[in-house]
Amino acid sequence: MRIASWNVNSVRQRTAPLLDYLRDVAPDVLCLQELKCQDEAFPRAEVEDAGYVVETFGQKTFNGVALLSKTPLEDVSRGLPGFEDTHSRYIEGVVGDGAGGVYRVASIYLPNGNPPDSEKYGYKLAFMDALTDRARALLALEERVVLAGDFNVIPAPEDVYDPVGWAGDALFKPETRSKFRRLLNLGYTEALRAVTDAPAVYTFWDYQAGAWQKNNGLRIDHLLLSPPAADHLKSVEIDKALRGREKPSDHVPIRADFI
DNA sequence: ATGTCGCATTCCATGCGA
Repeated sequence: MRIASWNVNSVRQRTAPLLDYLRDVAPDVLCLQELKCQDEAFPRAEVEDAGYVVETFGQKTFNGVALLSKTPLEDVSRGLPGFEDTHSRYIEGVVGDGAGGVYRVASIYLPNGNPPDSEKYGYKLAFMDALTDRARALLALEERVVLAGDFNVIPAPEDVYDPVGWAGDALFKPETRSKFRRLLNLGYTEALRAVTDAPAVYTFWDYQAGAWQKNNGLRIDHLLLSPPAADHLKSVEIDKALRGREKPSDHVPIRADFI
């Protein structure tokens, strides 16, 4: 079972790379973030022709998340329960792995939160609280849960090229990291950190200032696994090469294989 | 290098979000 997550930074601008990814990597489930379009504008026919079912939660201009799956998605829900939100940032569904295993997968686009002295930061923290509540409720189901997405959280200094320079940023502030740890401490495993301690493993490089060429990256896209999911984890990969192709997203996919 | 994208509108220039 292969589950991947990718912030595509406009699905309409990234349709060709998306179809290439579905063909070449063939994830069973792909979580998308930053669709930047309404549901009607999603390239549904192309993705369905590639062999996937599609559940979108789009929004004009900004945000927007989706679940793509080779097998039917069930129990699909949009938005975080109990959290009044005008943004499309959370979609959840359930899929089988064809061998008796069942995975509950969420595609999450957590708010950026900058600048940290604005109301945007408060919104980020409130979203993290609501996500933590949802994550706690999901643990009680004792299912294989995968919380996947662009968390806009740099978990630790080794996950950013310049931790001193980023100390006050909404992605790295102590309050942000503390809330992220609180989420993990419910009992979730960060998939990448379950397989490697390597520093400077990044999933995002800004378009500006030659960040990619200088490897000035951040690790902000994550897969969080409930204990039943972690028990089945086999491997984790970051598809870094996509950042070097033509017209790339500023994020690359992260994916995990489960036994 | 105030360095790039993608979106939208006041639409070929600018503001916003990231």
